[in-house]
Amino acid sequence: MSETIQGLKRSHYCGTLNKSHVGQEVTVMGWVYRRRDHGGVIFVDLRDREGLVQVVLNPDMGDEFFQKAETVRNEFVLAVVGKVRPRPEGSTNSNLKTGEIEIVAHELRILSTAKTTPFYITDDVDVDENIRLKYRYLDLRRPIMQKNLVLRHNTVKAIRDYFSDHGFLEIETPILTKSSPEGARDYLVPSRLKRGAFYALPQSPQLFKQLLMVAGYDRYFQVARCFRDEDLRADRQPEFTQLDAEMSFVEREDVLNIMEDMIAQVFKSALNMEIKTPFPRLSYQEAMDRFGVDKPDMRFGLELVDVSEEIKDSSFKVFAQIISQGGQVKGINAKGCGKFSRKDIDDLTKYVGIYGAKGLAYIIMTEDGIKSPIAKFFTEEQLNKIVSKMQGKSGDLLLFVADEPSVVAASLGHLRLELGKRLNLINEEELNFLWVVDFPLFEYDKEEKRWTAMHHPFTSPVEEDIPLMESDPGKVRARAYDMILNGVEIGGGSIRIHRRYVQEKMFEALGLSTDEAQEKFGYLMDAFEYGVPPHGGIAFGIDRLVMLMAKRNTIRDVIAFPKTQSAVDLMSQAPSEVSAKQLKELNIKVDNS
RNA sequence: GGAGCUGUGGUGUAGUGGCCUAACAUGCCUGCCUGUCACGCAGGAGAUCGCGAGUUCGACUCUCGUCAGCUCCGCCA
Repeated sequence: MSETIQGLKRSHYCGTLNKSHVGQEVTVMGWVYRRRDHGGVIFVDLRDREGLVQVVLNPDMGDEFFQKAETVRNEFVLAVVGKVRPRPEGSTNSNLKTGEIEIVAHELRILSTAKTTPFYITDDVDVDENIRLKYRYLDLRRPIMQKNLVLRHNTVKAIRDYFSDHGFLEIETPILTKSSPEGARDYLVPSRLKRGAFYALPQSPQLFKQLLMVAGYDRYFQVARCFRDEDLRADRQPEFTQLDAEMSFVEREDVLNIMEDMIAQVFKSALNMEIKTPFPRLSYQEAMDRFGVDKPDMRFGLELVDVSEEIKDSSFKVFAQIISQGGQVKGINAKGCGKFSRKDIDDLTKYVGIYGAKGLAYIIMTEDGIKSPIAKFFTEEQLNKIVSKMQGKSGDLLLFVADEPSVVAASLGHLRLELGKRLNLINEEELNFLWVVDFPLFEYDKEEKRWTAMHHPFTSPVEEDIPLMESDPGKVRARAYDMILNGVEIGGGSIRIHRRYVQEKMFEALGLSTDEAQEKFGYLMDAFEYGVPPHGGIAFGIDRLVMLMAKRNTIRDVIAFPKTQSAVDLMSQAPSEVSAKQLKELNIKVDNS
C-alpha cells in the first residue's frame, strides 16, 4: 500500500531541524531508520541525507492514522506533516543533532513500503563487501557513504572553481579514441561501420590535451574518466577519474606552484583544512635511497641505511658476493623491536620475500651486546661501524636485505611501511604532502632488452642531461614530477618536449624509427609541425585524493558504483554476454575454445 | 599468471572427525506495552554449513578441485 505525494511539499531536511524550528509546522520526507513501538505511542527516526529526526506518532490522531502508523517498518519511505516541539524534560538525546526536538505528526503517508533489507542501514555494520556491492543502492544509503560522496562532490566543485578562477578552460575530449600500443592495456570498442576496426577508451586524455595546447587553449583542465584494462587493487579501478590539466608557456616551477596552491585551496574548501605550501621537494634518487619507494610516506622515520661499504670486506660470502656483483646491502633500524620473537622475524622475512628478497638478516641489540646469526662473520670493528651508522641502541632490531638495488629498495621500502603500521608510528591526522622530482627519463625493460619511457615518450629531459640521451640513457633525468600525499601518488605530470630534435632523440633512444613514430603518434607529430608552445601539465587521481581526504582504505568507498577485483559490477552483473544479433552487427565471433 | 586470507539462518559470528536433531547476537513475524532513542517483555519462524568430488562406519570439521569476495606480487607509459 503506497500513497501519493500529492499536495505535499517537503519543507525541511530531517537532519537540519533544531530548536529554532519549535512551533513550526513542517513536512519531512525520508526513510525509516528505526521504529520504537510502545503500544500507545510510536517513535520513528526518519532519515534523509542530512540526518535523523524523531517523529512521534500518537493514537489520539485517530484510528485510521494510528493503524497506518502501526504498519510502518524499517526503510519505509514516509512523508510526515507535523509540528516541531521541544522534547519533554529529561528525554532529549545528546547523541543526535536534532536530539532536542521532535516532530509530532498529524499527517502520515507511506510513500513506499520496503522489504526487510539484507543488511542494516547504519554506519557501524561490518557487512561482507559482496553483499554491499550487490545492493549498492542500500549501501549508499548509509550515512558514511553519503558523507563520502558529498565530500567527493565538494572536492570536484572546489577543483572546478579553482581552475575557472585561474583562467583554465574545461574542455571535453573523446571517449572513443585510437588505441595506442604504449602504456596500459586498452579497453576496446568494436566499430560497427568499419569492419574489424576498434576504438579504444582513453587511458588518459594525454595526447588530446597536448593538441589543445597546439590549438592555443593555453590553460586547460578536465575532470576526465579514464580506462585501463589492468588488474585491480584497493586503489585501482578499471575506470577512474582524473583531474587532467595542461598549461602553455610554463616551466616546471610554474606548474608545481599552481598545483600545490590548487590542492591547498581544495582542502580549504572541502575540508576547511589549512595546508602549508610550498610542499617539500625530494629527488627521485633521494626518495629511493632513503625510503626505497618513489612515493615515500614521510610521516615516520625508519629510513633505509646503506651499509654496503661497511660490509663489503666481511667474511660473509653471501653479502660480499652480492656487493661485488653490483648489488647492495641496506638496513632498517626497527627501533625498540629487539623483543621481536623468532616468529615475528620469520613473518617479516616472509613479507620481504613478496618483493623478491631472498632473506632478511638481523642483529638484535641487547643490554649484553649483539645477538645475531650473522655476527660471527664480522669483526668487532665492522659490527661497530654498522651499528653506529644505523644508530643502533640497546633494544633495537636491525634488519638487512642484500640484493640488487631494485629488490633491496622494494623489499625494505615495503618493510618500512609495514613496520610503520605495526608499530603505530603513523599519525593518521597528519597530511604529508611532497613533490618527487627528477625522475629518470628512461627505465630499462629487462624482458624486451630496451629502454622505455618511464613517464611517456613526450616527457622532456632535463636540459643539461640531453647529451646523455645517447651515451648513458639511464642517467637522464626527466622534467617529470609526482605529487605524493601520505605515501600515495595522487598526481603526476611533466614538462613536455616541444622541440623537434629533442623528440627525435627521444624516439631514437626508445629504438623507434621515424616511420614507426609516425605510425604510432603521427597526428601529434604532424600537429607539432605547425607551431607548438612550450607546455606541461599534470593529472591527479581524484578517486585516490578523495579516498585520502575521507580517510578510507579503498577508492571503492568514494566511487558510487565500483567494480570488484575481477572487474565485475555485482549489482548490474556487467560485463555480460550479448545477443548473437549484436555480435553479428559488429562482425564479431566469440572463440570459446 | 601467481601468493595469502575469508565463505555456517536475512546480517555478524561460534562450532576444528561422532556431544550438531548446528549455538549465540541481531534482524524478521505474532502478542503485550504511552516517552523511547541499540526501547522492553513473551512466544515463533528461519541454515541441505559457497559449490563439486574424495577419504571415512560417520564430514560444517580432513584432502583435492572449483566459484566468489578481499589483500598483495606481476601488470598499471
